[in-house]
Amino acid sequence: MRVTIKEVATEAQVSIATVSRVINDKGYISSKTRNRVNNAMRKLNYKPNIAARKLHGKQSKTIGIIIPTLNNPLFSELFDDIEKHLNTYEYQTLLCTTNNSLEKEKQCFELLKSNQVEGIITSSHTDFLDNHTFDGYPVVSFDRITSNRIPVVKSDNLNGGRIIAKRILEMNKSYVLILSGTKDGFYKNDERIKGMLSIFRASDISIGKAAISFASPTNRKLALIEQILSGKKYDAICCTDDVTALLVNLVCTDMNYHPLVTGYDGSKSVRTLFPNLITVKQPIDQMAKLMCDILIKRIQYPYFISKDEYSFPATLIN
Amino acid sequence: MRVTIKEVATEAQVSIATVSRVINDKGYISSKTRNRVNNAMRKLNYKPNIAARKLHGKQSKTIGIIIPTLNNPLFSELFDDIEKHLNTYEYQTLLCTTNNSLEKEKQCFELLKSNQVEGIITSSHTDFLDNHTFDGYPVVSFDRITSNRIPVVKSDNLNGGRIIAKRILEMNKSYVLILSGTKDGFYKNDERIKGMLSIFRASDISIGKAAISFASPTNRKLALIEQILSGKKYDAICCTDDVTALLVNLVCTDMNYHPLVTGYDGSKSVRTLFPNLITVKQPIDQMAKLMCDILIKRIQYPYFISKDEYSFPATLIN
DNA sequence: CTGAAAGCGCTAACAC
DNA sequence: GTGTTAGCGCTTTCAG
Repeated sequence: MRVTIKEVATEAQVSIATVSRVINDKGYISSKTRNRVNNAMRKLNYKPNIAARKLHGKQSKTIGIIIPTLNNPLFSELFDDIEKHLNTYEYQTLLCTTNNSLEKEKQCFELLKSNQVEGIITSSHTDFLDNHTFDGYPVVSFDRITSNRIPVVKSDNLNGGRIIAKRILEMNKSYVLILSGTKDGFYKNDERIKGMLSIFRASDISIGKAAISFASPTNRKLALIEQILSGKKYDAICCTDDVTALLVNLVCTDMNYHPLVTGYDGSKSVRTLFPNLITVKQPIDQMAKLMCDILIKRIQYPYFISKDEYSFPATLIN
Repeated sequence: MRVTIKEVATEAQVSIATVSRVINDKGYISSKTRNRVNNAMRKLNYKPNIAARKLHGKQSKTIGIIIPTLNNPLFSELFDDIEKHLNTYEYQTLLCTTNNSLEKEKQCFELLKSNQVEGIITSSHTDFLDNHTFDGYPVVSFDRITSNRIPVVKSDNLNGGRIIAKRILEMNKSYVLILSGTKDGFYKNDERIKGMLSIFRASDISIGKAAISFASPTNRKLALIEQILSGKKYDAICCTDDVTALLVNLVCTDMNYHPLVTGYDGSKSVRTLFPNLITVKQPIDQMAKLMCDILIKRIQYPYFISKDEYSFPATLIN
């Protein structure tokens, strides 16, 4: 068995309450005892049992993270940034992936609650989060619309769409396909698409639309894309995310068909590995930081009222 | 507060012990009471408090995962596969990233222990894991050498290196650079390099060697690579991992310099996004599955003795 | 400033 | 078959 607070107390010749106090830096303790306890902890290599701490319902010092998948650089970077930032608050992280299934998402939520997280950062729908399910947990959402007063940290998708569309016009394209990386028409994609349309409609470009399902395995996606592109009639294809854009590029190369393909998200690894991709960058690191800050603030000051929405600028790459 | 076992007991008109029994499916219970309890749980939407369960030291039903970074498709896929597979055992996962720092790795280990994980899957060094630190926890390691009887699941790096080298010879290259993606010369890279050398040395090819540090930020890596390649004297560059190979390709393109560049790892996303990359594939999914199976077996049967090493074949891509 | 003791939600003897 | 009860390791009143 691991060393417990009791043994530390014995070693330091104090009560467990005192040990607890120095661990949590609460209440007044003479610096003598504090030192004695610290030495004992070091000597015995004591590590608090987080489960026991969680049992009190407070101070679990862990935040739950819900993301669709790590196999998308947007989300793996997001997670990375979130984790790094939470660590500076001495919070740890419990990760759940949903693969965009509503079912799994509910399970994630339950799992996180079962694990007594103090708050949740979600980049999934959360639409279903009625006040019952969500039980007063502090929650912040990444880039998704949510109903009931869950703050959303997003970037300006409407403008992002406009930026891309303008870029397309600059390049004198005349038949563009808007390809959504998700069939279910999430808010964020809608906004991006709305932005694109607002520009395209004011020009004399013709527009096609299509969507592929986010959760499909890659092979399936490639097949779908090939089918969609089989007519080869577009001279530009605007995707609502980078991964879709990269897959489209693959298929096009195979077909020896070379339209202009644009992406969206602009994660670091996509930008370095595909430096020529025209895309829109969301400031992932800043968004991650803000989400953490809001959440921690909300946890520490339960009456802290956040804004409903925080929006970051979206910037054109290439 | 969330609903507890007590309230379920009251609702079902039984004792908490009975409720606990039906939750854990232990001991004999009449099917009547079982039903009553199940109904009560459903009605109240009861979810067990995992922290409380962990407090008993057993059945935390969580496994700790230590990986260097998620910003490498090898590891994000590995994690994904591990998580999926552990879920089938009804285990959850606690993820720690080390960015290959030994310091952070030790912290991860402590963190996981603090969280009462039942076992650990690590893809980091683990060399430092003396029997003290590691405290009898079941541990299995991904592709790294470990000292003391921690089973290692790896793929045949020696042969992988040979395969790549043979491929290079087939293409009549005559001056190759072996570029290690890590400066510290981990075992696995050594083996890969050893394999390459065993083939190259038997031919009349000239060989250069270089290494860049795994933990560097991408920009730094690019700069290092540029420096290494500034002589432009190689007609083939064999990297010990795919990410390094991709970065090399980027730099080469910039320099308008076109040697053959090979990678190693062959994760799914690299294979789909860079279908022409010559690389060696490790069967990540199978390795993940095996690691989970070994670990769970070891947890369930403490006297289960695993082999010291499980090796999977490495296969050439392209 | 420090200690005693109650209790967090749950499991596991041990009774009946 | 089911209930009683003693903890698991820790935090937190409440006394002193």
